[in-house]
Amino acid sequence: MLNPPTTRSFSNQLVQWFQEHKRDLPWRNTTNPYNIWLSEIILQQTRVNQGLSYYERFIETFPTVNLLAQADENEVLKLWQGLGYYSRARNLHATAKTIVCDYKGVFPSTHKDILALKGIGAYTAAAISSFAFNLPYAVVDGNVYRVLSRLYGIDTPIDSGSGQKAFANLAHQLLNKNNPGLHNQAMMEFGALQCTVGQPDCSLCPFNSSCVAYNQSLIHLLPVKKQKTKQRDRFFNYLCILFESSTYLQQRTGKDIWQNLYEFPLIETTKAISFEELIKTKDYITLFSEIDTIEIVTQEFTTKHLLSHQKIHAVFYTLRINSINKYITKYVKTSFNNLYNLPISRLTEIFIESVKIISD
DNA sequence: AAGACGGGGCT
DNA sequence: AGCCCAGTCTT
Repeated sequence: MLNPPTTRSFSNQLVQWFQEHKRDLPWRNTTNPYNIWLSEIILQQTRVNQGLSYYERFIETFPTVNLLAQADENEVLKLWQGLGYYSRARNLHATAKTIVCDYKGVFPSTHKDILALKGIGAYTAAAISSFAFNLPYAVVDGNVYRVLSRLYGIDTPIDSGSGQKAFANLAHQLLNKNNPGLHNQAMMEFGALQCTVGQPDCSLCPFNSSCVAYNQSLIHLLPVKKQKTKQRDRFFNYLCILFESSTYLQQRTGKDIWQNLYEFPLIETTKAISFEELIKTKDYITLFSEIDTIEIVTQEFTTKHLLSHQKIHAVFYTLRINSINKYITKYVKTSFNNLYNLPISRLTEIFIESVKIISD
């Protein structure tokens, strides 16, 4: 395998590459664990360019963990709106409260305590430990899998238990224990900028002479991943109900997508149906019982919304009613203006944007 | 070990 | 259409 001189020289070269090529990112100019934690949660499964403005807004709105802990969850989710994987925002808020209550507002400084926090797994615990406290824990994220699998020609699937163990061991072996934070950042930046997923320019790579994948033309075959994600079709029929100057919303609960976000009353069906079929469904009949007049205000709005595991076929009907009943009043009554203060999914946001265009 | 969980960018 | 992204949690 590897001998120590090789590993140290690798880290030195890597860090040198980093100093020459690194991007100037706001969370790199601090060792404040709160800022680093926030950036790491935002960047989970998220590209730097997509997360950057969210980081700026969160730090501006909640400069300290105390302020974040005091916030209403709706406010946190609203700020997170559009970023996806909303459990990150819910866990972020819950962990802020934990830090205030259990740690008196001081971010825990041991790897064990950090790892125990909600929303923090092996990767994020290593990142915070090394970046904020310079503890010797090697990060293993998508970048690291890619860099190491190519450099050493490892074809063990990265989404298998044995693969994760092997890459974690290798990453730890390579880690420069004297400066783990710098080493870890260099590793990830190298994966993000040089050893890229697509067409990396290996002629510029400082490690091309010793890279197994490059020398055996395996770059595009590594890393290996076993499972493929398959999509499921879902059919959402939304009812945007207008009564006087209000509309009605519900907060999603239960173990499904968009937990705790708001949306219009929803009738989910097992296949695509027309409006004529929708008004015959039990849910629709119940919802509008004892309502005299139901007027279709706009043409229906139809769109497909893609998530990693679901393809949502969505139809929005905008309806004006002339009276109210006990079923509709169970929903959250809101003005269209206040709607902008509630956290909503990207799908609902797209519909609202289309309404704005129509009414303009 | 396998699924679920978002949204956007790139090929 | 398929894959990936500074992953984590649940089953």
